[in-house]
Amino acid sequence: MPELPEVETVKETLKKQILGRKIVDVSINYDKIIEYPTTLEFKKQIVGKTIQDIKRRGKWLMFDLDDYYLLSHLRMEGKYFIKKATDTHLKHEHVIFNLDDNRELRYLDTRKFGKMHLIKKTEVMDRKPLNELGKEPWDNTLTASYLKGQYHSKKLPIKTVILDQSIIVGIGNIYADEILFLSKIHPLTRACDLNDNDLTNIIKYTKETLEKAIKEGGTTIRSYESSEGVHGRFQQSLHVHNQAICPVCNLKITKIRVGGRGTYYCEKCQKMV
DNA sequence: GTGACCACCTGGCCGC
DNA sequence: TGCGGCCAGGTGGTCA
Repeated sequence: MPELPEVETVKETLKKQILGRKIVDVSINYDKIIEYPTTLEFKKQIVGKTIQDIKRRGKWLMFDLDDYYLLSHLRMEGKYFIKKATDTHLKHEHVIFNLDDNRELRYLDTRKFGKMHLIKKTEVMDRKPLNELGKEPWDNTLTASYLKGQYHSKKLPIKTVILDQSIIVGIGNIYADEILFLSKIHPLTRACDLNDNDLTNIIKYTKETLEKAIKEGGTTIRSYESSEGVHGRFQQSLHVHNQAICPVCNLKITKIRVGGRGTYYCEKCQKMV
């Protein structure tokens, strides 16, 4: 499932291929992908726009389209492909952007969870979804004292809280397990019980884990691949998520459910506070 | 404000 | 082989 490193990989891949291209038409085969505005308005506004740049904010892709941003969240299984207009259409291609060079940017999403917003640049930072996002992992203001302030009232397990995108963006289920393993924190520890050292470690290993994952093209657990069909290599670096044996102590990895999410941890290496 | 739960979706996997 | 049921999980909405 795409998390921050996967979105970063998709962004960089797309930038190499479609910057400067104009959108001459768009086909929407599944209306519910378009969260805002209406499908009709979306089509009306996006046709004729040029892809000036592609950015990322958390897990959102931001297509810079002249005076608008197209925000795209891949959710569980969203993927982008660049195809020739004559190429066969695949099942689950829900949004197809026709470009001015006879190619198409196709959004494919098996489970239809992905969302798109088309928002004026002048409004994009003041409205959902971007105005609800927390700090990027590499933000200098992401400090232990910031996390302390955010976590002090959170009695939920850290595994649940670390996934909260309004505090730190970009961490999904896979990387949450990895970050907590490296930080030696039990996933059921209440967020409010973490000390300064724990918070410092969370920040440190969030950066390290995501940086390494970006370098390796993301993680392919089940269904994620980049727009060029390239599978990420980071799954080879996973310590606990979906693993059987702890790489540190060789004990069996435990799997539990925390907040409804499959959670992997080592009972020996990750102690409750 | 907080926390628990559910819906959205489809395909893979497992047991029968 | 075919069928039914469970599971995967990011996010938003609802309710207590």
